[in-house]
Amino acid sequence: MNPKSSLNARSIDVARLAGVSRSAVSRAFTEGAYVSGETRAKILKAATQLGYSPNAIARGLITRRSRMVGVVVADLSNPFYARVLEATCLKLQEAGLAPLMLSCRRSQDLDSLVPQLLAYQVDGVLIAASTLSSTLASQCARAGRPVVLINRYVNLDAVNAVTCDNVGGARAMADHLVQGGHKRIAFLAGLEDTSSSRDRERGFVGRLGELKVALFARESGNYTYADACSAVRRLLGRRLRPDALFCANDTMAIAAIDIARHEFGLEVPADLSVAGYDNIEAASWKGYDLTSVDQDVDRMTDAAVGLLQNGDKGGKPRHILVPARLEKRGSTRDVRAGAMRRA
Amino acid sequence: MNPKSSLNARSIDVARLAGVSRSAVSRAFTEGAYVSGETRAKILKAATQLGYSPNAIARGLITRRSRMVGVVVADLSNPFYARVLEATCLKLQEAGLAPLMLSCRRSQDLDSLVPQLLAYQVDGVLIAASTLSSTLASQCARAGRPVVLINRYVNLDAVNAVTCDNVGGARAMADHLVQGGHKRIAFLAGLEDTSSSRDRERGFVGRLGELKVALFARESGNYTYADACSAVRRLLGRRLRPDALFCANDTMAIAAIDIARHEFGLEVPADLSVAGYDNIEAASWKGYDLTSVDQDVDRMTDAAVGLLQNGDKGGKPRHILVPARLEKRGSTRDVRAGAMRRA
DNA sequence: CTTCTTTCTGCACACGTGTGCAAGACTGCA
DNA sequence: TGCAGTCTTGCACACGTGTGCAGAAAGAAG
Repeated sequence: MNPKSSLNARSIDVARLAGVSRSAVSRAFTEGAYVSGETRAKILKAATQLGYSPNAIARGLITRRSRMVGVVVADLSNPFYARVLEATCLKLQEAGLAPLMLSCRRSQDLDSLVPQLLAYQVDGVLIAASTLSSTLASQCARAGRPVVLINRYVNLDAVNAVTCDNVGGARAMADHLVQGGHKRIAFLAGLEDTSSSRDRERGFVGRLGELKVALFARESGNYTYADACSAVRRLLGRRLRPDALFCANDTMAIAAIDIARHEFGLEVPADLSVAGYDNIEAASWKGYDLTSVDQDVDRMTDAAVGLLQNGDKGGKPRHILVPARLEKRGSTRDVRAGAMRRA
Repeated sequence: MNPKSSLNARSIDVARLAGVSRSAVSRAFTEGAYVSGETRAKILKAATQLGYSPNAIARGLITRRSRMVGVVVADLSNPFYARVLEATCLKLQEAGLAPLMLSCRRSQDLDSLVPQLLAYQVDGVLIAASTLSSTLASQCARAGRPVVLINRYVNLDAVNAVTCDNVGGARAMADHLVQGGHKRIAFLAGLEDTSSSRDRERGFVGRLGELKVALFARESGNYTYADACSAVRRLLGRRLRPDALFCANDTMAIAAIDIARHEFGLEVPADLSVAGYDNIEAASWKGYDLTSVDQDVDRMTDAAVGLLQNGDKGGKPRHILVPARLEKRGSTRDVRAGAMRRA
């Protein structure tokens, strides 16, 4: 056996075996190029015989399109982001794009890590994590690489964004809780500097105002279980407790239920209704049966990949809003139960 | 402004601006190459001025090392794998390697997707999901790319593996449950064709045998919440119920607790002790307080990245076993409670 | 001054591929 | 046969970089 064949075969090897030129091999692997069916067959046969597949690195160098997409993600311990990442990668692969992943601990890291990503000549960047600085965005824009934010947005030119309709979802939740007959409604915010938490709070409090209900209390839990536990202890330690609590994500809502039950001996939802946001898998577990706002991850990631390819063709940056859906479960009293309790 | 400068700067641009040759620029960005401090300073200044960073694609083409690593992952809805992925990526990045991600739905997909990964000339492949076929392994080996499996192993040459000491962890759990005074101990298996589930079962049943305790019952839950629910219904629907249940992962253990409490009205651990494996975050939630076997994700991913770099230098394939640690919590009766109950 | 060593720099080639261009082969029509 | 059009193929260049090689410059030793 030729020693060369033990390593990766090159197009020249295939060409020699098939008795054609190297260009013919290249064209046989290119959609819509001029190759006769006969030579194409010869070439493909030789290629499989040698285990040849075109070197994507060299191809990327000459075409100036790497067919790789940078995917920036943080906090995979949040199941929602894990789901987003998985769906995103599957859709990129189906579109013939390879996800080059970048995991970052804090948003600060982003500015130092994204240049490293651009060095790999990615065709675009998908950010499913934190926000990004304006210098970074302009850097990507100058390099002609579209940027798409998922679940966050930022007021910058040349930055696309896909978010759930956080305002609408939170408004629906306000309706649901007020209809349930709750009088002392509290809100538990996520990370204060994220658009998602701010939009959810704005939609929730805004709709409460329209319904002539004042927000009873507010705390912040930084989207984490541990911080949410502390915040909920403060909320439930008051002399007059809230009777409903809307949390900016499900992880915090689950923390709230745990603290309410095990540290304050409360029944959910009889003594306290609890609701969350994201509709993660744990929300449907029988132990919590959590009312939540469902984010349509499929539509969001579809839109994100679409924007990426659109931006690749020079389209203008857009912000796509995906509708939210209220998933009512057993952790909140609904209309009838509320009426019964009042009776 | 030069139109060229609006796109990515090349080394030749930096060279011209600094008044040196292109080779000097290349050497200024290479560790340990002959460049005088003076010219290096000139070059770096010109580089920052143009926003230059070396094109990793072109560099990979000439050095024949892409500095990218394929990372194959499946089932990110399992928080354990999400944690593994996050830790792996962070460590690869620290080592100057870029993770090229490949998400696959079933193990069958792997054979068709990994060649696509090899086309990108990855320096190695990390598989944190399913197993891989022997043809695939030999394909990687022939291309000189080290392969490391995480949390699974397979008896093939040229395939490295890092696993938790599943046998040891399961044995410790057997000791714990027997010491707790349990008499009717059941096991809930994961996916039947995975080495992790088989090793955990082997270790658990083996140690029970040494302690002269027969396994009371066995079911399979495919590592998922839904399938575990069905399996646990069968287990608890018997006339004589188990008094302890060891599940091959935490997700199934959580399902078991939910079913026991909400469908059978049982108390955990008074009526039924439940334990899991993985020690995911939800295991520490107050609602479950689940006894589990902790897999040291840090050490496992450290070892995996180490093996990858070792294999890159031509070292022989190895199988590394990372010790497991029993994390006792409130979902299992311990020695004293067991003694009390017997009294 | 000569000779040797050390440090530095530029030339030129190589990596594996896509594609414009021109020339050849073939077909259909007059 | 002559001509125009369509299809097919090979040549040669380009993408942006790393690095062996040889030569230059500078200093040290004789």
